[in-house]
Amino acid sequence: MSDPFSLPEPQAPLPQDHGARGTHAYLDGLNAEQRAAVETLDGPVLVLAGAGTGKTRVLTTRLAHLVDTGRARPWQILAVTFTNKAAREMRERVARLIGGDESGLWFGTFHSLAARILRRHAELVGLSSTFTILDTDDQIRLAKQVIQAAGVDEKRWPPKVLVGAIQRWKDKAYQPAEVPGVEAHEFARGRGSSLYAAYQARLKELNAADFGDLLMECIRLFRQHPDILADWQRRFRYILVDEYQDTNVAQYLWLRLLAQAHHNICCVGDDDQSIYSWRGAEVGNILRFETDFPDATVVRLERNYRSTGHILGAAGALIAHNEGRLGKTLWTDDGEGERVRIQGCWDGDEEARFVSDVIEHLRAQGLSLSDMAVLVRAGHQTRAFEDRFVTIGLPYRVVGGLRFFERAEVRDALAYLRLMIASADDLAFERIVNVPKRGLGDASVQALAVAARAEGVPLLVAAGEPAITNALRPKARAALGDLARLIAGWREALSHETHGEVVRRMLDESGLTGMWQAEKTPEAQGRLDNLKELARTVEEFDSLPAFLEHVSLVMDVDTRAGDEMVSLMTLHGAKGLEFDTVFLPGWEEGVFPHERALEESGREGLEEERRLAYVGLTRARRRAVISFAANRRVYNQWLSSVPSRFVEELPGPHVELSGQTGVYGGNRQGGWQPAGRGRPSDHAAPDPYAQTEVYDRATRLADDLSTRTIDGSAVRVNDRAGSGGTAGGGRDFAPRRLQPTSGRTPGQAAAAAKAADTSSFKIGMRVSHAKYGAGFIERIEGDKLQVVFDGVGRKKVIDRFVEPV
DNA sequence: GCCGCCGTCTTTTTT
DNA sequence: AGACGGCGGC
Repeated sequence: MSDPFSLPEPQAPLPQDHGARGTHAYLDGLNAEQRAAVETLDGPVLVLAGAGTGKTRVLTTRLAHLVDTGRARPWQILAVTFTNKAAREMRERVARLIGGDESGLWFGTFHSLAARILRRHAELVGLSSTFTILDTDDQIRLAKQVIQAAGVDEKRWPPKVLVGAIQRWKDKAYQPAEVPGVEAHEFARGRGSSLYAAYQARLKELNAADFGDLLMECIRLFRQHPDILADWQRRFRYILVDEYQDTNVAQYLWLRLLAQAHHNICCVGDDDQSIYSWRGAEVGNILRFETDFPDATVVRLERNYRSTGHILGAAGALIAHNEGRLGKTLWTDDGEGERVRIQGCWDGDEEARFVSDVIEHLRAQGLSLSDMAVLVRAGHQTRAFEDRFVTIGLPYRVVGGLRFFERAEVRDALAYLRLMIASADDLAFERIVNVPKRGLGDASVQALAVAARAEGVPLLVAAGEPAITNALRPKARAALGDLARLIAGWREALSHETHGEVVRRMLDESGLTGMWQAEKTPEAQGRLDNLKELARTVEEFDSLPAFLEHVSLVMDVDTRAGDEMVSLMTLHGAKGLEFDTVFLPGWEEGVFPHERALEESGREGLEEERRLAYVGLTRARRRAVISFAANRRVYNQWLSSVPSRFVEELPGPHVELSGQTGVYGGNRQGGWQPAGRGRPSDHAAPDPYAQTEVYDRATRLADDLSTRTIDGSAVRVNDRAGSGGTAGGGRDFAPRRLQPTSGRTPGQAAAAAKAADTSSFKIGMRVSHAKYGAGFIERIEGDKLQVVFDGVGRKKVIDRFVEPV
């Protein structure tokens, strides 16, 4: 079917209800509430979908139902999600339900859908349809120029901060003139809005849009051109929105404009899972839905199909501490399951050891590593676990973090590609003008910019015109000329070579490949691999522009799950996922809830942290293990810490302190008392080494470990300070010693013994590791090797996990 | 123009 | 501790 955009007369005949021919088999198995959410097709619907209540199923079934009953053709439905991943998954599920007719669906993220609309009317907002979408680096570069041009001190008012402010304003759909005085004052003493205006003007000159623009400019377009808005309103008869609690003001306005005429909007969300206020999300959007649409149908999904009773009980009690909720109580028909386990540890290392011990124990019972996840508050917390997992050879993967298209080498290559497509992309030019080094420093580039501006041409064009660069030094002129000729050559080649070939040639002829080959750092090989991977990826697209659009809007690369690995990620990154077993380490005041969240947003901040805890717990299907450490090294120094208040908010009947004998590391407690018994008193000086003897002894004493529960009468007292670590009956805790000399697990001891026998490793020897590939041994300490792996860098591994090559 | 040293700032992150 | 950015010397 050709693009039906201009097609639909509002009352165009629609196929009659296909459902009549069948029984809507896809409705079978839905519970009453789910069914209501699916079958209430007309008018505004708010689905309050608690975690694990079948939200995705409702959304996809509803979509299928709309099509199947003939209410709308696929292209008359707009379905919005937050992430590309969610969009992809849902599209696939819908495809299965309606049998391949889904291709016309407008299914995507707010940004990709807005970009699609905006490209059709770009001229009306001062852009051409080929506008580029800037990445963060570009934004900062641009902000810097604007700040400099305005004579503002960039020390006091860093470009990054301006970008942040502009982003916040765009999240609220403020045009430069609309920024409230107070907020404009936040940056450079009231120059905020004029800098914002200058930034916008520059974007238009560059024919570029940043992420915020995609929505904001779309809104501006709709407001200034009611006829165009009306076309789109007529076109999208039904609108579905996922994760509504995460929408910001701009997204809210965008939706409202589109839904205004027919009110056929169905929003699905969970106010208890709103965890993105720091990037502009307004929980108010969901709380206000019924006011916005007085005739709205509200459906609550509270029956949980994911987790056990104990997990839901613990999570529900926790979130009940928040105020201003719409209020939901999750329940399940399934059993109570295991209690949520809570483990206190002496320090971060011990916590990592504890988690890995439990993982190995579960694995030994036949559970799959891919059903386990460690969810942390902040990205850097994954490190302790990575170190530990590497040491014991446990396969893991870190989800999130720097993504492929954000790596410097990839962005450099992309900048070259952008220049091949659009000479006017000055930001791309500035990025690569001296990458690799061509002797073109700041001075030359500034001079070029002056000349280019005088001529009114883009930098790349100026670089290629000797007449324009005549004020520059001959060396710089030559270098600029060469660069311009190279790019022109590749652009020309696009007409008779495949774009894959051109990209490969570009990587060589630009010197990018050579630059990384010449570098001898351990990471260089990895960067070269990334460039190869980039070239390969390009070939999957029809054209270079299509590829670049994809890169801008769909930054994620398929991370194939399913491998036998533990997942390591932030709580934010875990939203929407689920695992049999979830580890939630770092439940300490200051870490979680995070100190900054409390400082910056007070009570609101605390509640959002609590929602984050709720999200974490509700990721677990069968088993949740919370842990905290009494001592943690923060930046440079050791700090003793207090268990998170969230620990105390978990109700006794649903939790369990420590686990069974042995494998769970026992009852070692580093400063903790049961819920409701108040905070522990001050800790001893947190110098783990000073305490080693005490812990050795405590470890021995703790051999006999028992299970205790908070709701029982057991009172756990920690007071290493008071009685040398054996108070409370001599077996209540035993922070394990820190250096693994005598405290090795049997496995480690065996490995060490084996290493002693076969210690055939030598410094400089080449070895290979299952996860890291090949590398050179740099140092040997007992059974630990320090290896520089190609493309991965320096890692410590246990020798039995590598093999000589 | 380049390179190395030193001071600063370290939540979360999608698009 | 570690990464990044700015400044100053070559």
